[in-house]
Amino acid sequence: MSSTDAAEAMMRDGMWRGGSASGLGQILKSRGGVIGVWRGRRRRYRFHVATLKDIAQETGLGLGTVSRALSGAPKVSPATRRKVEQAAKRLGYQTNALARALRQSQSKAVGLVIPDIENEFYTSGAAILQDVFAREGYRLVLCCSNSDPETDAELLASLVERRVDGIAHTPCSPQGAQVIRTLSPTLPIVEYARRSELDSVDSVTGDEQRGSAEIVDHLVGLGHASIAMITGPKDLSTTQARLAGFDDACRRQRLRRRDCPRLVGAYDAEWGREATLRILRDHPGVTAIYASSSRIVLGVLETLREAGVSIPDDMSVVGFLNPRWYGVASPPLTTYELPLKEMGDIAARLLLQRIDAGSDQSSHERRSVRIEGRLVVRQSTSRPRVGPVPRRMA
Amino acid sequence: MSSTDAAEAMMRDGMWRGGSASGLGQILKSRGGVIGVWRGRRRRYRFHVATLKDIAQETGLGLGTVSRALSGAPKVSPATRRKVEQAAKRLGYQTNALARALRQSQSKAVGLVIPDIENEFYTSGAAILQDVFAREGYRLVLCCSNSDPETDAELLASLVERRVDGIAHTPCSPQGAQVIRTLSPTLPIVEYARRSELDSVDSVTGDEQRGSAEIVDHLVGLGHASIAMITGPKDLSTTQARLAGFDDACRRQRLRRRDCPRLVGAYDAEWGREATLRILRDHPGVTAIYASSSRIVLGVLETLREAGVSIPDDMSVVGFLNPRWYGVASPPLTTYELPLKEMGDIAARLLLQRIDAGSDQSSHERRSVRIEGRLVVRQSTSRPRVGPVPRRMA
DNA sequence: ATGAAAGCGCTAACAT
DNA sequence: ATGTTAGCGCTTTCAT
Repeated sequence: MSSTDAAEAMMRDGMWRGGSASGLGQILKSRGGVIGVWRGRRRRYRFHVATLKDIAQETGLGLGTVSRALSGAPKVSPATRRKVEQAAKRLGYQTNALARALRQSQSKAVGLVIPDIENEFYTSGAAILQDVFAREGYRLVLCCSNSDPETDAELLASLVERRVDGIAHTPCSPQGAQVIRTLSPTLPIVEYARRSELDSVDSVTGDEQRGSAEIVDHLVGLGHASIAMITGPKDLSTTQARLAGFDDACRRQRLRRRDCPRLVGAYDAEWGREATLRILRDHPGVTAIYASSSRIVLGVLETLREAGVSIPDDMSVVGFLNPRWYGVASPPLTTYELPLKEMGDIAARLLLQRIDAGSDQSSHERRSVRIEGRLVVRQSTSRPRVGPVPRRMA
Repeated sequence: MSSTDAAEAMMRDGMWRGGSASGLGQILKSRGGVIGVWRGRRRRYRFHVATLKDIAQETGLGLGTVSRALSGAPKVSPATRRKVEQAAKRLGYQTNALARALRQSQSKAVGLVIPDIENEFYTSGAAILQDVFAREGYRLVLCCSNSDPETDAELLASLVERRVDGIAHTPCSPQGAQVIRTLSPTLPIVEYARRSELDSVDSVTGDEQRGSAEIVDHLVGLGHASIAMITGPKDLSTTQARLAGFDDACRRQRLRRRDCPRLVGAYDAEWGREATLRILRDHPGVTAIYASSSRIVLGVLETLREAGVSIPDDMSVVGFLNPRWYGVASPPLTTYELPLKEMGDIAARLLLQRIDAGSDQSSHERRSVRIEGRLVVRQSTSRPRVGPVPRRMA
């Protein structure tokens, strides 16, 4: 049975099969008749959605008056306003946000593109962004690029096509939102967590360089002299900052370069596993692992457990960020925590300011906010064991 | 400096201060002149965004032809098509999805409303939904209700206003999407993870009743006779299913009702903490805790740790779902795992089918899919300790 | 194969 | 205070 046939059958029978009887009855009554109508020549059956025109006819008022009454404009008599509101409710009127956005050239929507929807780094920020924007009357369109630059570009483009009023973006390549900057040089953009090469966008990042350094200092303070760092793609700003902090601190602490291997790969658990295996195999002298992402740390912990390496006795482990489960991990993890909520909040405000400023982008330069975190010391780090480390490979 | 002033300054100077010089230059060249224009009387400065009309003028073709060429319609000569495509690229044309949606009465967007953006139960599903829909040309608008029915209703309404083609919903009250069903009786809706009272929507849920039962059976098999269950709001379908499964299994296993307290509260870590304290205080005989949410389980683990109760020696703990960190928790957690990816995939397909079916909703009845999970046994459960349990309250 | 024109639902002049 | 009208940018007849 095709769509058209079904619709025709419905019209004939004058009833709706399998629908929600109560809701339907209500609307039927409100319109005082059959609500199914044929729309033009498309022969496409649709329930009639009430429009301003319907309200205008129903109340005998003009289109403009109805529009003003509903949008709370000043010059409407109280009586008229009430009449319009009642009619609107009776007809089940819902603003068509598409038409409004088209007309007003602003959609009251902002886009958010993040690389990983299952990572608290981004979801924490997303949660706050949504809160802030909701309060200002904006809707958040959340998209996930899965760390794929191509998907990232597509998502950004589709947001531009949907005419969002601004974009919060966690770039997954150094180019960032370059693709859309060409098309839309003034669209407000703020980068959250990571920065791209784009110089026409604001950004909010953690002080990851300092975080890395604090981690190294902490470990050296405990007596470690051979620390391995596992991190993600080299071209990301976060990775670079973390590596820089690590290198600086190692140099400052006079650790030998080859005692402190850096394993550059991806921000996921699989790379954490792989890198840990390599450390155990190729760098037997390493006594501490700094896993610079909560996803990497999962792989590290799993692999050390499988290899029978005990933490922190045989190997100290430090994570990054501070998802709540770190506190109940085996053992609870030492880490560098960033105030994600605050970062999200700032990002939202920066973006809102740009949006409110309209096209007056020239009045302020790029703003880059860097937020400090703090070292959280738990049980996954301790003095290195003296003497040979017993290891049993899986 | 107001927006208008800045715009005027820009017009005078003929330059853009602080913008991306390269991108701008490109567009400037492509338009053969200044791209900033005054739009009507609004006195609102905007960069001109290329429209079909611009392409029509540029190519000397008609509006309709340009539209057809760009949308890959059949009756366009290859030469024309090429000409149009080149002009489009030159002008940096981007479809206005708002206008298209308004005209076509379909937005190629679907909404997703979940109660908690930091819970893998929903983000896993969201990730899959996005993938499936992206493949079909739909954009996902993700919203988070923070488990607040009022916010939930607002978000749903705003999605209707934005004229999404369908909605995937995890209700946070028994009413579910009732609010919008009244206004829009045929809008395709699928419920993910939880079900509401609405009988006009499809749903995909886990077999939570069975999960609860398997957990109880597992614990009884180990020798436990006093099991506490901590769960969320009573009126949610998931809670009810989990409670029913728990009760059934307890009865079947001939456990005494009062040995198996059920603590009904919220699906968050704070309730997990509070409930655990109550169990330790009010139910000293309990030897196993079933925490029916991964957020609750965090509070349970934290509190037991603080109270010096060792797992599983003093207390067995069972979680729900299977986030990856369960495997590296202290100790690794026994749990009932659901195939979230599969559930999300099915939800997406159900919704797509409804959308494709158009208004032909009468042809199929409500479809409720329930997916089985599996018990994953790890180290957090063991035989109960015989004799008195040593406990030290924090 | 292409052009002209109507109109999706709304807002914002402008006229009354 | 209210009515009328002209579009926002697009698709889709209908005519050529």
